[in-house]
Amino acid sequence: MHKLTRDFYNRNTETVARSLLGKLLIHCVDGIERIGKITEVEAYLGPTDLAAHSSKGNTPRTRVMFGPPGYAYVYLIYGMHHCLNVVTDTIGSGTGVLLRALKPIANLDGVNTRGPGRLCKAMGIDRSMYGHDLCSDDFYIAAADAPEDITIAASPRIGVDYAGAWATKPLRFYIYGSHYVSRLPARKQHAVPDH
DNA sequence: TTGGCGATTTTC
DNA sequence: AAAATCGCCAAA
Repeated sequence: MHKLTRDFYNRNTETVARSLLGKLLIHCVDGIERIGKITEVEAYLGPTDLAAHSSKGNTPRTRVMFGPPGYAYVYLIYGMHHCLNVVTDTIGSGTGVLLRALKPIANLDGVNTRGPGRLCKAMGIDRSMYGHDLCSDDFYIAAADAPEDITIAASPRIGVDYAGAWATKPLRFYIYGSHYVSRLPARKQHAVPDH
């Protein structure tokens, strides 16, 4: 297992989003190491992306999105669920990748890890992790020792219908054919090549 | 100070 | 189909 370094996150957001698929999210809580393989993500492209929280500007809530890459942007949604994002690209870009689903690998037996809210609940992530460094020792992402060959599929992002033209852009990426995806597309599941 | 509103999940 | 539930933010 090889921990991802800051350089990994300091790249184009879509590239990071695709690259995150198949990687391992690891969180040590009370000495227990929970591990899940990332199977579904969404890219949020900064202030011009009307679906991104950073389109509301640099506020106390979105502050970390405008900081350096490789940090956790965690927020509370609908008053009850937490969502985890990874900050990407250069400082000030306001970009990030939402982690939406995992395949349980370790200490997640019988836990539902599909959906951004369930993912956080399963991994023990809440607002106390806001701004946490993902290049740290207790909370990080790593490449698997023997990564599987995967095919990446794309679709519009979930729950952003209000975002006008941005709502339909194919910025949701997931492992084609994986059972561990929060929602399967209604009709066509279109595979796209990774770049 | 107030009111509307979610990058969701669960339940009816 | 609709509730649950609360921090954030713009407007007053």
